[in-house]
Amino acid sequence: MPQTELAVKPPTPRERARARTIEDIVRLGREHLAVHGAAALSLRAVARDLGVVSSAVYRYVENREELLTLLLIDAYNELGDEVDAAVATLPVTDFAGRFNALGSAVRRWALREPARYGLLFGSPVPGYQAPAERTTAPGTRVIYALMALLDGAYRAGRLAAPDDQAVIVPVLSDDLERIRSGMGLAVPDGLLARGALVWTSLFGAVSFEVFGQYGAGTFAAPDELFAHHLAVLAELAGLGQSSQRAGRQTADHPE
Amino acid sequence: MPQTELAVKPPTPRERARARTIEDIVRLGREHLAVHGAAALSLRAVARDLGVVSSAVYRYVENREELLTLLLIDAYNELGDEVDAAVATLPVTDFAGRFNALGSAVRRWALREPARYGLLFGSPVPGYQAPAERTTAPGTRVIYALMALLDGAYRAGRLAAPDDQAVIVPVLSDDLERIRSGMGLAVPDGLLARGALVWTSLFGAVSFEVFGQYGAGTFAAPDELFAHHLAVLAELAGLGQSSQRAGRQTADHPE
DNA sequence: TGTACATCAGTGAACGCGCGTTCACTGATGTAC
DNA sequence: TGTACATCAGTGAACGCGCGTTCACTGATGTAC
Repeated sequence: MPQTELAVKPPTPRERARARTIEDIVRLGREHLAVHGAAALSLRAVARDLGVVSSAVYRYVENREELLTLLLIDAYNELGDEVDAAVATLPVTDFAGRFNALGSAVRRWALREPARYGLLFGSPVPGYQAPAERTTAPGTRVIYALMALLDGAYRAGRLAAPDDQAVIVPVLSDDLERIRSGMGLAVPDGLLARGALVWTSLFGAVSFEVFGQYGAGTFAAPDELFAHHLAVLAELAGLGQSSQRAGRQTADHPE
Repeated sequence: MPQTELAVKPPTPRERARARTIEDIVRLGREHLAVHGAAALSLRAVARDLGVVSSAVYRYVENREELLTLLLIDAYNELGDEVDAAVATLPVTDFAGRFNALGSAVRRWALREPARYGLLFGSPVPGYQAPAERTTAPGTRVIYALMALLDGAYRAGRLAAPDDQAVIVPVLSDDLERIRSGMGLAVPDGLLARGALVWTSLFGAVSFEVFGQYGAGTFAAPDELFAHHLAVLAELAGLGQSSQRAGRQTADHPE
């Protein structure tokens, strides 16, 4: 009984202050991350920025690991929110448009937040293991969004399964079946496997750009390069321009 | 005159000892990197492993930055050597086979040397900027090998240029032209741009696997997943099985 | 409404650690005459 | 072949720094009667 009362009660001033302080810690951790990288993230530095003695932070965060976990979840959710928002600006049936929006949103966020992107998709932080039970849900939002998109297109009859049987051996098919039922999808093996490739390829292209793998000055027009890559990846997943886009219809030149 | 004599003379015992010590330092740095990650690489730790007082290392290496640079070059070259060796096991005209060997060699090295792979292709080490004049040559070996392969196939008339004109806008075309002439290639824009995508996609797939982005247990058969990805990427670059492989000829099902 | 007690935020000192880098030095190894 | 000098590898102490984490503590804020 008092339990339900407590659950209904609005937060006390103390509780609100506490929540705000935790928010501040995460925000300051974010900034620190952006400047010095994940490996150099330090509770003492956050405490300094917060204007408080170092030991005080331990009232809010168990240890350095937990702050990293909070920042990981925070970043995954911000990325997920922006991707979802970008996708939602287009009609449900504009699958190619939505795919383009998804990829562009990932890249835009990554370029704006390179250090946080690096925390999520770069080399693992040495000595830190993310707790799966807290990070899996936020960490899978992008691949869920991508697969939902492909699945929707497939169910709408807008995607033809590619002829990849030759390279989908039984053990791989088992993996794909497990994923398909786990995610509640309908797409056949070929499309699912290609979806995974499109996913990793998208992040591969973004990582190379964010991490500076293209030499300085190699690409003066990175936006246009990425647009090309996205278009080719859409085609790879079966979301070709010709079948999806309202605009100019380019003739096929088979061979 | 004495200069040429010096250049011809075999190394003195002191010079040999010095060279060996530097090799030892790089080797120990490599091991330290593998265990603790690039951000935690420490000259003091290397000195300890070397059995020498910390300041002694400064006789061989200017500072921590330079050791990182040595390790970067060392890793790029080991990767490049293994890729070249793997490619060279197959006949020059087996383009699809060579592509497969290249991709598999990258993945094999990355899985065997995850920390060094992370140094090359993961998040940048905070506060460290690689000196382009020393790292560019070793750092571009894989993309050179890949492009040489595609270029060879194209020159042999085994690759058809894709119909990507719609997404290759003039500024992108300018970039591609600069790259083409810089690398001495003949491949047209469409193939070159796709080659870049294949390159980033290959590393995207490898990075996700090495960095643990696939959740634990998602793929029980990662080898087969990667084989599928490589096959699809080969097709993307125009090196489709049907036109390249001696084996089974799968019929195309357009739409 | 007022008092006694519990809870909580934040302090300050401390522990023990590792780091990069400099510097004057001791010996051993090489070189020139 | 032998001696005087230069070069180099390695030492040990030191500087100044930052880190994570613990612990006993002081006050302020809340809660129960």
